[in-house]
Amino acid sequence: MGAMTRAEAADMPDDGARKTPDRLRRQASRLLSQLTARSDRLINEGLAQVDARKWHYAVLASLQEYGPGSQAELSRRSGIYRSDMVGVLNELAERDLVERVPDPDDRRRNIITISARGRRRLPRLDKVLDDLHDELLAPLSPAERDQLVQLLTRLLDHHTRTS
Amino acid sequence: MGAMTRAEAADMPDDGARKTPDRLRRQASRLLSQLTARSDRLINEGLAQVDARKWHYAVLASLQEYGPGSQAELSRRSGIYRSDMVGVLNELAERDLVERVPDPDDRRRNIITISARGRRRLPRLDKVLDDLHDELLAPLSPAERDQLVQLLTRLLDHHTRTS
DNA sequence: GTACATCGTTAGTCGAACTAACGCAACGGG
DNA sequence: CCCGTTGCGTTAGTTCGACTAACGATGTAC
Repeated sequence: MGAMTRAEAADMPDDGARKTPDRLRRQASRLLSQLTARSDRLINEGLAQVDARKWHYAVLASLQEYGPGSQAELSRRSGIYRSDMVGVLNELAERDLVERVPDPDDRRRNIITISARGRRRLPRLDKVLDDLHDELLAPLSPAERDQLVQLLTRLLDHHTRTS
Repeated sequence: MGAMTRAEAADMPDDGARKTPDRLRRQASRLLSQLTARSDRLINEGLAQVDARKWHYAVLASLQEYGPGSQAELSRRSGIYRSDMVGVLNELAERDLVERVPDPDDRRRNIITISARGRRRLPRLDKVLDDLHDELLAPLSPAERDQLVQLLTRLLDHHTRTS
C-alpha cells in the first residue's frame, strides 16, 4: 500500500517545535489556505488512484443532475472556467465518459451528454470522494461536520453574491 | 481609487442560475478551495495596498514573537519553504524591515533580525489584516468565527500530526 | 578524516485560477 | 438586409502558491 506520493519528511516546514506565532495560528485566512492545500492534495491523490480528477466529477455530476448542456453551460454549472473546460472534456471524452456532438440548432455549441459508462462511473467516484472526505473530516463529529459545511457555505455565499 | 483588480464580470463562472449540483455544493473540499481562493485574493489585494504580502507578515510576526533566527528556522516557524524564504527576505530587506547578517558562529547561517522599522510596521499590518478578516468573516457572529477557527484548527492539527 | 546533516540559494515543476483574444455563429434593431 | 452586440469554443499565456531537486559551502559525529 505504501504509495509515497505525499511529501516525505525531509524538506517541508513541519512546525516541529511548534514555534509558530500565535497571531498566525489564529488567522482564518491562513488556516484556510493551509487546510485547503492538504485537502486538495488528499482529494487529488485519491482521485488519481482511480484515474480521475475533481473536475471530472464536477462535470459528470452536473450532467447527471441537470442533463446535457453546452460547454459554456457546464462551465457555469460547475465553476470551471470555459477556457479550462476544453481540456476536461477532452479527458472525459478520451475515457468515453461523455459524448460531445455539435448542436444542430446552434452551430456555435457542442452538446455534452453523459455516456452509459459515465453514468456507471459516478457512483464509484461518489464513494471515493465520500471516503476521502471521511479522512479529511476525521476528527469532527457528524454535527461538527455539518457546522463546518454550514459556516463555509455562508461565507462563500456572502462573497459570491457581493461579487 | 477604483483599482479594478478583481474579476470584472464578464467571463467568470458566476453560478448565476445556481444550477450547481447539490453534491458539489456540499463538498467540504470544494467549499474550502473556493472560499480559500476568495480569501487569498482578498488578503493579497488588501496587503498589496500597503506594499506587503502575507509572507512578509508571517516572517515579521515570527521575528517579533520569538526573536532573531536563521533563515531555516524562520522557515520552520512560518511555514514558508526554505527555497521561498530567500525572496521574501530580499523583499523585506529592500524595505529595511529586517536585517540579514552572517552568523559568525556558524558560517552557513544568516541571522535575521527585525529592524526598528519592521517593528513599527507590524501593528499597521495587524490592523490591515484585522480589517480584512472582518470583511472575510463578515456574515459570521463572533461566536461563529471562533467556532470556525476552532474547527479549522482541529482539522489542520490532525492532518499535520498524522503527517 | 570521512560520512552525514544542515544552510542558503537557484532552478524548475505542477496545478489552480484567471485574462485576453481569436474566429465563428446567432440575435436584435433599424 | 446589414450591423453591432453577444455568446460560443478554443488557444495561449499569466500569476501565484506549493513543492522538489540539487548545488556548494559549512558544520557535526563517529
